[in-house]
Amino acid sequence: MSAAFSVEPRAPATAEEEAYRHIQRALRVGRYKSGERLIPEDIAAEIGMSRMPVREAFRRLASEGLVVLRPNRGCVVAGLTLDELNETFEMRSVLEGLAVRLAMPNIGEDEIDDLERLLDRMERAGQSSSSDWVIRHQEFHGSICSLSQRPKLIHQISALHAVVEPYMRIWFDDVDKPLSAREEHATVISALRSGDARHAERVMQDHILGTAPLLAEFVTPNRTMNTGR
Amino acid sequence: MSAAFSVEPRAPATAEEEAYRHIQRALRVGRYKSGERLIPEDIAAEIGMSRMPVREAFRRLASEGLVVLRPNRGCVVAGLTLDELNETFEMRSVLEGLAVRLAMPNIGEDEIDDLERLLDRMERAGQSSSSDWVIRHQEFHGSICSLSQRPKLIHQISALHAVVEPYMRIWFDDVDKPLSAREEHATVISALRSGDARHAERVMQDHILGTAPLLAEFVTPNRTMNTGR
DNA sequence: AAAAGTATTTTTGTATCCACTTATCCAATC
DNA sequence: GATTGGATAAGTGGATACAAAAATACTTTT
Repeated sequence: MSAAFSVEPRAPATAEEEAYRHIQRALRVGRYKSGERLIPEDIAAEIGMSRMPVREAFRRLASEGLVVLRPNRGCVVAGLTLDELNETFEMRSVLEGLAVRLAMPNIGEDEIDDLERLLDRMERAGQSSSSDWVIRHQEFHGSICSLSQRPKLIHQISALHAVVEPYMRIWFDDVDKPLSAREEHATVISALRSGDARHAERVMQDHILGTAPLLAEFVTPNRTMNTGR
Repeated sequence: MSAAFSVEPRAPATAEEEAYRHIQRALRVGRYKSGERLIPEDIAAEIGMSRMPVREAFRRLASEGLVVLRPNRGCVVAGLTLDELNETFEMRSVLEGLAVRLAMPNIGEDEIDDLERLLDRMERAGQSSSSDWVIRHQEFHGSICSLSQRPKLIHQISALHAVVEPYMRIWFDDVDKPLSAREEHATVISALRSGDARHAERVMQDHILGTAPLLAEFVTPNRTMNTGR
């Protein structure tokens, strides 16, 4: 498999970086639940550092929308209202659509093969845990995005994905149907095969917008605890 | 004029917030130039606080792409390579296109009138300083975006705008032609008048993508000092 | 017994301090 | 004269200390 898409597994250069990754991972596997308060001192003790780098990590996570920070009131894990969930998918749809369109010139047989392998891997992961499935799912989407060769775009999309990941996990746990998911993503691949960039863009947009309603039921209706409490 | 679009002028609740705004404003008016190193101690002294809140403000600015932070090497004002400039406009084009599409249902005669007033204001500001023009220009675009009623989308677009503002300022200073700019934006307004959301989306996309080449000459070619030095 | 006010504890925000990394400058060497 | 090496200065990252704010528990009052 070509190493087009890889997340750098470098060791953290600073404590802040370590704290950032630690919390990010914890959020990813669902260790912290939406609305939960994150106490800097506890996390610092967990990793073996002082509160300070953790605070700074909070800031970064906050501007990515993963946590909410209010003055003198600490840090809580962000939750999405229904409106915010939809908004996130709207943004992802146009950004990933763009990514697909720009990626098209860089997509050949090899890349399609890679994606099909990722699709298999995603399905296999779905057998074991929803957490694994979601991670593979992100890998699939991320792999397409990375073919666009647009670092900022890739980063932005991945940040948006991270925000909705918890809900995808819950959804996957609840309805456990990798079936429809596989077909959906196969559609995307065949759109890539067509070679028509605008067509593929539209298919990706539709695919993403189609996902939002599925998660709607797992989100707090509206105007509640989106900022924590 | 309807107060659909307003930047909250609240007093900063924390020192970090104050530092953030201070630096953001300084970047906006071009007080710090691209590639320049920001020394936390100096800025802290300027505002009358310690380095710590300034450091935290750096993190926020970094994740918005306004500065670059490297371990043990401090904070430098971000500059864009040509690729990054184009990428930023690509992202803005689809996001602002989305904003326009979603805003359409909320646009009536009153809103159009407001926008025309803003267009006038923008032109008048163009007479005095490029800095004022750029700010009014952002106000115009921001006003349209805010009609979409999508907070996260609005914030994201405004962050992308902030990154290219310095180059728009330089461009405006160099070629000083509010003429073409006015026509361009009038086109956007008439697209809004059409009531066709998809059409308006496309017009906005084209308007934004058309801007990128104008700024290309003011950007460091490629692969140079995008991270500082 | 409920409500309001008060005291206590917890937690946050900021300043200061120390260790370590990076940059600068100067001299010695080729 | 240019280059390398090393001393010195400057700056960064992180920990601790302290003050202010918020949350909590506890009275007191009605």
